[in-house]
Amino acid sequence: MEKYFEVLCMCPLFRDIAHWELTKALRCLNARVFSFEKGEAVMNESEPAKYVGIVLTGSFQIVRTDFFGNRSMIANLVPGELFGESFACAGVEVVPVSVLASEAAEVMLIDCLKISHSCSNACQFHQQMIDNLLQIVAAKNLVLHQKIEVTSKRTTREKLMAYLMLQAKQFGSLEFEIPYDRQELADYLEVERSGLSAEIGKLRRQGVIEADRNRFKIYKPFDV
Amino acid sequence: MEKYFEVLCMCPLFRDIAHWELTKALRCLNARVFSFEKGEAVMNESEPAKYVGIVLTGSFQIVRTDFFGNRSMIANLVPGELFGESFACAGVEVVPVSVLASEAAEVMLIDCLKISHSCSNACQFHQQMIDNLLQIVAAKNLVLHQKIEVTSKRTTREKLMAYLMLQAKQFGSLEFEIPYDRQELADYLEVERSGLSAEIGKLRRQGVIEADRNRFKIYKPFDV
DNA sequence: TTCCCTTTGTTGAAATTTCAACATACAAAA
DNA sequence: TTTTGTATGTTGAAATTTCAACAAAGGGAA
Repeated sequence: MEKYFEVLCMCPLFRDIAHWELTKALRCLNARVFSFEKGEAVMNESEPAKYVGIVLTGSFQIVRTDFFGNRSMIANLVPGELFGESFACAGVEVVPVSVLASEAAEVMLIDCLKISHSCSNACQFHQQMIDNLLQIVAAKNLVLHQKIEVTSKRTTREKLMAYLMLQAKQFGSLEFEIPYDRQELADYLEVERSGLSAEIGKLRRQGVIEADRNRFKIYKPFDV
Repeated sequence: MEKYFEVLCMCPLFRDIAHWELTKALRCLNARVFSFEKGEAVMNESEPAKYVGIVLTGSFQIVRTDFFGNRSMIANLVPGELFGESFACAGVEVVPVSVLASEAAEVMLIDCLKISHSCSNACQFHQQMIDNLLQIVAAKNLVLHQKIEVTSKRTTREKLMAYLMLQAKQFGSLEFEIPYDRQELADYLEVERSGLSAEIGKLRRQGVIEADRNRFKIYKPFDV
């Protein structure tokens, strides 16, 4: 378990929890580590919402697939990030999304009830973790607001530019990589892949952006 | 302040806080009540995110307006519901939305920092409120997921039916009222009002739904 | 290198949405 | 009752997206 300490120390769930207490905490929480191959699911739609997952290595994608098989990309998760916590904390019976490994990856799963319920050992860290969880869940809210901001645009071009500008802002640079391939980006923007490719081509020819696979560069930020 | 006790007791923020403690809590939190006319804003985009609002009477709408004036409807709030808490808890500087009174309405505003920071009087309820906040913010997450589920559909017809089915499910009846007029519903679904009206007309003629102003009735739940 | 498979780009037709403009219905005020 | 203003419905043309099908490019494995 020790080899994951570096990630766990950076994980916002354990913020302000002393290093020496972390080992005890993980045992108390009955934290367990699982490995996944690319494409495998940690959670599937309609499974009970009991666990909080912490990405240790690799990356995962939160995806929602509707009745007709249409896929919607919600978010990409990198080491240190959590998933499942909102559903567990809201007390819903089943999760409405799937969490898929986008490459070989590892997660730590914790029973969410163990976080909020103080254990018989009277561990001190529970309260701190609840405070942390509140911040994390609130931050997740912002991520969803952001997706809504992007997808509320009416054209593929506007959606794409809105997304790229946000990425540029977050990276602090007009040149950056995104965690999605074309199909995944289309699923995030809620548009057709072919239409997205066409639009990227047009923006490229117009000299607004440069795009090579998942690497983008914005030339004219305001030519939306 | 006493006249609002009934709403406040139902408000999830004060869940499991004794009735006798509520008065003390409100004073400790420096809670203040404000009134608004229809259309007035409690919060405006780009204002600091410090306050948690509790709807006391009337109703409010959470709205986001982009650079070009396109309006996006996020949610409708009725008495007992909160707003602003996610932004305050996530520690963002400014709120990314506006909160507008959709009729004459009253809110109670609380400085969010006062909730998490125990006061010098060593009030007992702070911890309970943080637990409550966590559940509330997590539930907000579900509301956003729901909006994403609806708006991720590709056609106006599918979006509308997805929304109506969700409403029917929440009401526990195929006949119900929605809190939006046509323009507001279009802003929620992220479609054009005229196209929405046209689609409602078509569904009506096809005998799938009945619609009179904001009153809907679904006849054939699965003819999407 | 060649082969194979996946990803990305392209294209044209069909379907859908947006946009602008106007008609109608409804409700409040005069 | 009439007037007035707002909400809703309708319509056709222009713009955009979807869909299906295929082409081109890239990356690994043999």
